[in-house]
Amino acid sequence: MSDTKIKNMEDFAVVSGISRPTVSKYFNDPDSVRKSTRHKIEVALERYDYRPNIYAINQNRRRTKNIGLVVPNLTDPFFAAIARTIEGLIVSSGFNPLLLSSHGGPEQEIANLNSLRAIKPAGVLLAPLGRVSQSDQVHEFAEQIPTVLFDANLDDVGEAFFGSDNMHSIGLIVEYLCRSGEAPAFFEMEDPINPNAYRRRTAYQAAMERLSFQPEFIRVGGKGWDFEEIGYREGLRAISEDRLPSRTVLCSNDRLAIGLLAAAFESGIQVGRGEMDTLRIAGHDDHPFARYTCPGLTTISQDYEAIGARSVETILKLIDTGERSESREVTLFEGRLVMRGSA
Amino acid sequence: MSDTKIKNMEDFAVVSGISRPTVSKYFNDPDSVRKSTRHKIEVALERYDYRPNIYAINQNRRRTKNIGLVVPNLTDPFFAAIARTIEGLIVSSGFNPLLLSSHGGPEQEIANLNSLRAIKPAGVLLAPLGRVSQSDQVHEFAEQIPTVLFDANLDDVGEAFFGSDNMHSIGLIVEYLCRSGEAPAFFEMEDPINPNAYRRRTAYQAAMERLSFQPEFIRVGGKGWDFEEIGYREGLRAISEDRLPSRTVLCSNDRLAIGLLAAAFESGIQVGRGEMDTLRIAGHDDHPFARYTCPGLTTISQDYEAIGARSVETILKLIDTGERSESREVTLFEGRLVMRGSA
DNA sequence: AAAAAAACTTTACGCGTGAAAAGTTTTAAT
DNA sequence: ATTAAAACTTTTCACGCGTAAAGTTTTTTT
Repeated sequence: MSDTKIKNMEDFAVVSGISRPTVSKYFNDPDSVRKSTRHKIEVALERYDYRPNIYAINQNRRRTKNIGLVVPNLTDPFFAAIARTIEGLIVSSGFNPLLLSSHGGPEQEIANLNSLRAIKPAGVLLAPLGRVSQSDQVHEFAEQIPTVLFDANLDDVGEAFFGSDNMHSIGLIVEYLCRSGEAPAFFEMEDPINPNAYRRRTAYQAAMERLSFQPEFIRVGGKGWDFEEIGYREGLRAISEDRLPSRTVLCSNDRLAIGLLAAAFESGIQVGRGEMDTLRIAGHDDHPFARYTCPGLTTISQDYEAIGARSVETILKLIDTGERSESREVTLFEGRLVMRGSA
Repeated sequence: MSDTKIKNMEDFAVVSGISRPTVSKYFNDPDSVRKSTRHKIEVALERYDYRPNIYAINQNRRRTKNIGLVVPNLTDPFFAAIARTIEGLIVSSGFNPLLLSSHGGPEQEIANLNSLRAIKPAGVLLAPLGRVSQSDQVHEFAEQIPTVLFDANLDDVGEAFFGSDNMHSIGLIVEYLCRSGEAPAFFEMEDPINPNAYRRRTAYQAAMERLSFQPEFIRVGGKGWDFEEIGYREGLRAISEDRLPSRTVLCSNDRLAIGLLAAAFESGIQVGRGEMDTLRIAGHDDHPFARYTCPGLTTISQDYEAIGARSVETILKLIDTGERSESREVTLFEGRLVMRGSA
């Protein structure tokens, strides 16, 4: 590493013996210059520590190389895992991911979109909060910047949506539970935040009716995103008040199920599908911790690799063509039944 | 909102009836202009949708308003929670947090630091991977950009370090376990990645000797960051091979303990401190999920609010004064014993 | 070897802001 | 009312790059 200070691209062009515009071309696409030129630049790069100034680049570029990635809550390992997958895909496409978490709050969600606006991203992948999202503002954002939704849908917002086929997956697990024992009751929040929760409610009802069972709901109170706590607290109460209509319970999501499992354990109820067990509990999502509950949680694994891949693919296409999609694509991926000890 | 298109600060200055440099001053510090001027600008801001171009701003500013925040692994809810706390503190200080996860990989850690370098942050808060960190490169980074370490220390890297007092907290829980039953064996990875793991090992040994007990180690193999999996797999093995030297086990961290709990459950071992229970398991960190294990995990809660607050405070002071600290400050915060059902 | 195409160089301008200097107006202090 | 200080305006330059046009060299094709 030489001592000569390289302040800018001009300086660097001098020491590499190439004109600055050509150096600029190289940094935008190394394959766009002659092999011998590329070599000269790369030799210089090893001797001198130079990298183009991001701010100067983006000020002049028509489109930046940034892609925003907004998830509702990074504290939830499920979203942390999805985010990580998507980040990887964005990087390997030569773009720069910017990860933001809405921390469960609609104001933060809008604040995140505003931060992104300032960064002028090429596109945005957004998993919205859902029902509490300030839909009109999100919609306005998506009008300005190419946006693809995933995980939770908002009507008519963004160019496309990719998520899970709740109708299919809930059908799958309801059928399994009925087949392998008793028909499940549905454990859910009275007033769910997530649109998926509503779809799952409907899907449960449909599946039960298809199988000629009477749908039974255990609807519990509680606000916010602390689902484990709600599942635990309300689970304890439901158990002590003997409000479980069935000895098989399907939870609207794994985090509720994790709380309910803890409540059952504390109440001395043995969970599982064995002879000695008195309660079966199932969830939905295949949360990263679902395999370490006691017993392991029977659940539905969402195909978030596919959801992530298609989301990234779609936003890249939008960025590449520069067009908006003529029709809003909605694709739902099927989940997979994961059988563990709990049901 | 008027239709006049405001392209830049010049345009905006015109419609607000103020000169551009004064407008610039306003955006850098609204209190630095006369009240009447501020009012004029704010009236214009409501009529016209203008916000300064971030790239143009940062190109000219000596120091940007960005603070980098790098954590080893966002998939770990523990770090997700710390990150969220710190993010909030940064925002309320008028800075812009940039959250990056190293995903458990030293290459990614360096890549993150390089991305940050390009962004020219005012300062960086770094929770390094630890033993696998490419220490010299991290050191070089910290020489260039004000950096404060937290959670895991690297010798002589950065201006300060804030973390947990493992000696104290392990002493606390070892004493509790001894007092309330049997002396614990220490369940840990043979080859831990995290420097805290080494400190906890030493702390355990010291505490046991102080209390005149013979330290007993259960050292298990396994690579990587999938601690629950390692705790589960190796726990199953240790149990089946009857390699538990004591009926009280202190795990090096909660994630190992969560895995071990699952292994115990699957092996039909009843965990807890009751008469009927045959194994006590304790952890360290107070992982967000520790209260929902079955039974709830007895553990040490790290004071990460204090760690976060002091880290932010320190980096802000460094940024503000523009100086480097004369001596590297190392402050360890004491944890708190959290008693739950498992031990 | 000649012609055509590709790659490169030179020159010049633009992007939207920060910042400094010098002059002017407003506000606060005496 | 006078004076000083603070706040503002105007002017000018700087930042580090993208981009376009026109001319030159190198490589490829015929």
